[in-house]
Amino acid sequence: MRFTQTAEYALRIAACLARSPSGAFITAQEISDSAAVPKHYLSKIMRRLVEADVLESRKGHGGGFRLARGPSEICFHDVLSAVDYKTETIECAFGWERCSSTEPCPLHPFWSKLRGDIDRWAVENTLADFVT
Amino acid sequence: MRFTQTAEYALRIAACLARSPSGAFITAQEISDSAAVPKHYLSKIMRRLVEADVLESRKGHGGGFRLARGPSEICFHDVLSAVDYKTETIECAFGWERCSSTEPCPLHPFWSKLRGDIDRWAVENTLADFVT
DNA sequence: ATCTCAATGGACTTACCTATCCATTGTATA
DNA sequence: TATACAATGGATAGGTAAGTCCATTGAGAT
Repeated sequence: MRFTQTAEYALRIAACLARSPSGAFITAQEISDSAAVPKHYLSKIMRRLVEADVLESRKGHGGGFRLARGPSEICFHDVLSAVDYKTETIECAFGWERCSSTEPCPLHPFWSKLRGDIDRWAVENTLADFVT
Repeated sequence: MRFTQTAEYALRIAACLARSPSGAFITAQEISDSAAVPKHYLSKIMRRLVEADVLESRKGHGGGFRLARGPSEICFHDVLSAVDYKTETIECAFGWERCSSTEPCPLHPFWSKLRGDIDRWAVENTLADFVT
């Protein structure tokens, strides 16, 4: 059970920007350095975060990236779903076509419990929690 | 956040065997059919589960696989750690060399909380829970 | 003994995630 | 307008997980 490398990077990036001066644009180079994300791969992740409206970017001199909203408005789930769509897809862990709470596979109750814990964690924590 | 495909297969396999008649040997073919795991890949997973003492095997006519212990003696963590050693390694999600509760990275408290939830889930649930 | 069944395990292929490179586009400053 | 700076995005390579194939080994049945 783990995050993809990309998802982990995305959380690092979000943490870095949440801890940067509010409103300031931070360059990809700076983020790469402080979050220990490979520079050229970082640009791929930034694109997805921008497209998901988690970050906004500005090109050219003085440009860079910053949070698209206030840190308390961005939860971990927003960040993770921007890069790892698989947090969204609900598929049966047992491989069943039809699997629901009324017609559950053997793994269903365990799986639901765990997903609930993880989803709750991702929704309840926001980037504002990094600042304190 | 997700299991590897292999880890998911391993849980399916464990569930199938836990629900089979106690002590009976089940062939790889039967497990492959009922757990929807590709047959030739399944053999790889079975090996690891046998080596980890989660299952035991018997070759030849009438052979197959069965649980190595009573289902209540095997928790999900036993199954998962047999195939996905990464549930064991504790590495900093922020990429720090030194990261601990006394010298925590920005992600540390969030990460610890989530890992705690997951570990508790994996340890508290056993294969006996499939039978009921 | 021989035959058949079934796990074992090595070699190999495929697919996808991760990472790199670089030419292009856009923006601020002088 | 020219220049330097920085994101954009396509093309490509590397690496690990996933999946396949098959010859070998071991065990029961006749």
